[in-house]
Amino acid sequence: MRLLLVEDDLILKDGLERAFSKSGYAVDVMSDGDSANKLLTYQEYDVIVLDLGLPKLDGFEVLKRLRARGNKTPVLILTALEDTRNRVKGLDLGADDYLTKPFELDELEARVRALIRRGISGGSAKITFGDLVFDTSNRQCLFQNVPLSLSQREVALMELLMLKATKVVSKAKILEHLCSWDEEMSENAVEVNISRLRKKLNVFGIEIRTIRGLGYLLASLENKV
Amino acid sequence: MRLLLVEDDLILKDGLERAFSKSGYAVDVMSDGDSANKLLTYQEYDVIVLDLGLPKLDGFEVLKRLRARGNKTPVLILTALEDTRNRVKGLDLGADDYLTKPFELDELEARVRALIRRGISGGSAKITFGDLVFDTSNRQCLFQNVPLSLSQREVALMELLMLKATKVVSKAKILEHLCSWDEEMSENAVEVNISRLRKKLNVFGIEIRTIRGLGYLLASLENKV
DNA sequence: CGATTGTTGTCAGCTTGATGTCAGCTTGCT
DNA sequence: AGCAAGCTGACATCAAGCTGACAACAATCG
Repeated sequence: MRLLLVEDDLILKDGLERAFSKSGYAVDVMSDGDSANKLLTYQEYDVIVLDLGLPKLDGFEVLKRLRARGNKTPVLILTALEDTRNRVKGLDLGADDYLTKPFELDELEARVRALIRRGISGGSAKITFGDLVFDTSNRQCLFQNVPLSLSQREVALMELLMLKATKVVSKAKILEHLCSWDEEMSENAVEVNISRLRKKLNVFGIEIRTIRGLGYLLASLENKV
Repeated sequence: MRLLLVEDDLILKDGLERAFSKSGYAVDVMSDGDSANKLLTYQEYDVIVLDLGLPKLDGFEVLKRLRARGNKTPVLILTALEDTRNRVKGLDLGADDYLTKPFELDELEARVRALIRRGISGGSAKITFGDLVFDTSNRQCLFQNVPLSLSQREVALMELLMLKATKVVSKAKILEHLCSWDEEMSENAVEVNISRLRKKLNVFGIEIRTIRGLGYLLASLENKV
């Protein structure tokens, strides 16, 4: 699997390159938008991991040009910007998934894997859990193909729970996933959000189980643990 | 489905060829007007995607000669020229639809699909959504065959919403679709236009649903989410 | 040419929905 | 029982979105 990493931060760049190489990807690295853009006019990849804040030509522009050329290679964008605007703009321009910094390596790898699966199968990037499907490309959660009406926060929570399905997710981790650097949130806020999500999911027989002192995990009602 | 792509830009050509092949079309590619013209004298296609700026013989001429021979194959023209002049000229010469570069692959594919449907049914290029029909050749929107009286802006909005039917269309994307290079528009203007269009559509039981923070999507009232 | 009509962007004030905080309650562990 | 962890209804706040009113402009008609 051939992966292009476009990232200007030296440390992140090295770390990711090493990690992906270790996982068996053939990794090429570019550290500015212009070179990446040029490279992409003649070199094919299975997946592209693209930082948005880049020197010379920003990530948006690289993505825009790639798609204008009709290139469908799955692209995951990395962004330091938390707000929805950039996320939406990126997905509009044809990104298939995104991840907000700081993120965890595990998570990035899982999503890259999902994108590659998607590339082969032709569908969009999805995480599934029983009858639940989380479509990362439009950030929608479906139950038996019916879209659930969830708020942004609830979607973010679902995403995390499904990504780690059947594993315990701590409140601290949830806080980290929902808040960026500047925002602050109490643990109680997590409880409240869990409560709200739980209410919506119970209707469909999906349970968010509480592991006292540790966190939460996703389970379906039949599936007793 | 057999598709002829006439395009001289190397990158775009490759990208489109790959994309259409992937979608199951039998794609032939010509990169100049003269060869395309000759090929078309003996080879039949279901649909032709034709760039206007071509070496040797421009797209207008290829189209003109094709129609002069009495060939009715649906033709979608691609043009880099923003102004209406060429679009109109193309449609006058017998093109069935057009797309201005840069365009999105999704959009091109949707329109090609529409053209093919039209080719089979013998009508003109249409996008349908339930009882709604959008006729791209005269830019009219019909509900159960009754034309809706919509302003230009509303038509443009309908076109976009129907093209992406049941998918969320962001305000940013709408802005981009409604405004050309020089114009500027506020997000509120989009809201106002949505509001006006919504009012007209509600009468027919068609709903423009708001997805808070993300955008809008077209749905019919029965189709609960 | 002036009047009428229709289109469309802007604005302001309002409505709606999302989301954090809090308080008081429930649960489960020892 | 007693305590800490967790739950949840109620409320407050804020941002997103809606829409009536208006103004600027263009097209049409007498």
